[in-house]
Amino acid sequence: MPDKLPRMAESAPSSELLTKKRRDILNFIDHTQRTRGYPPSVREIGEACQLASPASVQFHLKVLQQQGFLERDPSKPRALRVNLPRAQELGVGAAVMQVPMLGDVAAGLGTLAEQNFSGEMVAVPQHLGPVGTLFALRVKGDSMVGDGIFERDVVVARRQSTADVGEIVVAGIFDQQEATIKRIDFDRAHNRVTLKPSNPAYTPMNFAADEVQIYGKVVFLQREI
Amino acid sequence: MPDKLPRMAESAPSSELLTKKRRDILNFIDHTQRTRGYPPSVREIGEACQLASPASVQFHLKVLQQQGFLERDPSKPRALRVNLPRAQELGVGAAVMQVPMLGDVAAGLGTLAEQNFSGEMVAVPQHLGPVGTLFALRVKGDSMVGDGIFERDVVVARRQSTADVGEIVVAGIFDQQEATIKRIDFDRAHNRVTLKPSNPAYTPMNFAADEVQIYGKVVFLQREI
DNA sequence: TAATTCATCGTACATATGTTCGTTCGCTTT
DNA sequence: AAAGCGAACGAACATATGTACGATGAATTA
Repeated sequence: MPDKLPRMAESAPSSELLTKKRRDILNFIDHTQRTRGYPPSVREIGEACQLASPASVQFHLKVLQQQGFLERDPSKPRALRVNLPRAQELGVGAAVMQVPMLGDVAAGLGTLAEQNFSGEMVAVPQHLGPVGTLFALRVKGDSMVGDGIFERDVVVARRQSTADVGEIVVAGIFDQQEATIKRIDFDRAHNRVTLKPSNPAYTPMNFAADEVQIYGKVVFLQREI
Repeated sequence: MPDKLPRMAESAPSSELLTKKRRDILNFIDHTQRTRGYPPSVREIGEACQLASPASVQFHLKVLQQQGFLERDPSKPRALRVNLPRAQELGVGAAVMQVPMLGDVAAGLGTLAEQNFSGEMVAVPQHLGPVGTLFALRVKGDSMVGDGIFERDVVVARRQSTADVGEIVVAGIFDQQEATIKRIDFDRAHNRVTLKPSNPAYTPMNFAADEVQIYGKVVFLQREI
């Protein structure tokens, strides 16, 4: 004989759009979905939110659905989806791929080969190039602030060993154990290469062509603010 | 009489840990989970991955589970969870979520509400915040170059109506039909707000506090170069 | 006081779903 | 050729789940 608990119809009038109980339910669905990977069943919601009958949960779910907080497919169990936003249902767009984070640039990263791969991956739009030709680096220093490339930014480069004048490249300098990001300029007549910072506080560096190894061209940047 | 298709046991030996079929299944589960909000049923997997019998799917799920790519609760329908860390080692799945691109900032975007949603989505790291609280904007103008925010950059903001001094925010100005990205400063004594460009060519703008509406705080930026 | 609404209960029912079983068909190994 | 194995099939079954129905009590309104 299940003891009928008093209904305690929210002594706090809760004149809001969302009653406490319904807020609880929404939160529980969202939390479950997030932590466990799949949404709760009606009965699980009941248990978590102190509702002994599936019908009670059903009642609230229906309201939440009409209010647009929830979407569901009646024919499928656990087919719940919280609609806190209202935008992202059309999961279309922006195909993404993962590129390896090879480490810091302008810190000793040797040959910039896969050896430096830490396991960290960075998600970037697929149209940047074929997977496998791209890699990510974390920026150290402020030599490129003029191009909006700041310390700690993540840049993504496409692997290539040549570049055009004026492009931003990841380059290694002969027998230095590090690579840098700079704008590149050529003096083909004299077979020399200039790597130009975009921060006026730094001076361009000039090298013999065979002293500079181009690793790739910077094609993408992202920053957490 | 259902035509038994030839089993075509992967003419490519697929000496890998993950056969093509099982990779498909993992990807489908992950994708469904991501776009639809809840995992597929065994039969839905079968339909999507060309397996006519639920038993066939069951067979693969069991293997995936033993390999550690998948976790499930046998007693519950749709209780599937992809083990992302494990799966991502093999390039399946992504720690990425999609946020809606609401349009240009510093071009007429009215209330910055979902009305402006074009359907375009931007992929960003999941740890930026709960899905639904984030939105993306494309930058117009050069008023924030000092902070490395350039024309055509995509910024991602977290929806919030308050901010701390010095933070970069998306703000709307009273009765102007547009929003801007600026650093914010308060003069609480006089109840005024200053929106500061980071380009020295522009001058800060000062408003009464109730003339400025904060839409969100900029938390992420990406740029194609 | 009567009527209405909100929130809850328990029960019953249809079904979507997961699982098990036995079988078959290629391929590889013995 | 026989045996073993991976991968698929269909059918049958147990049940977890969603839903509908009717009833009840508290609070609010008429």
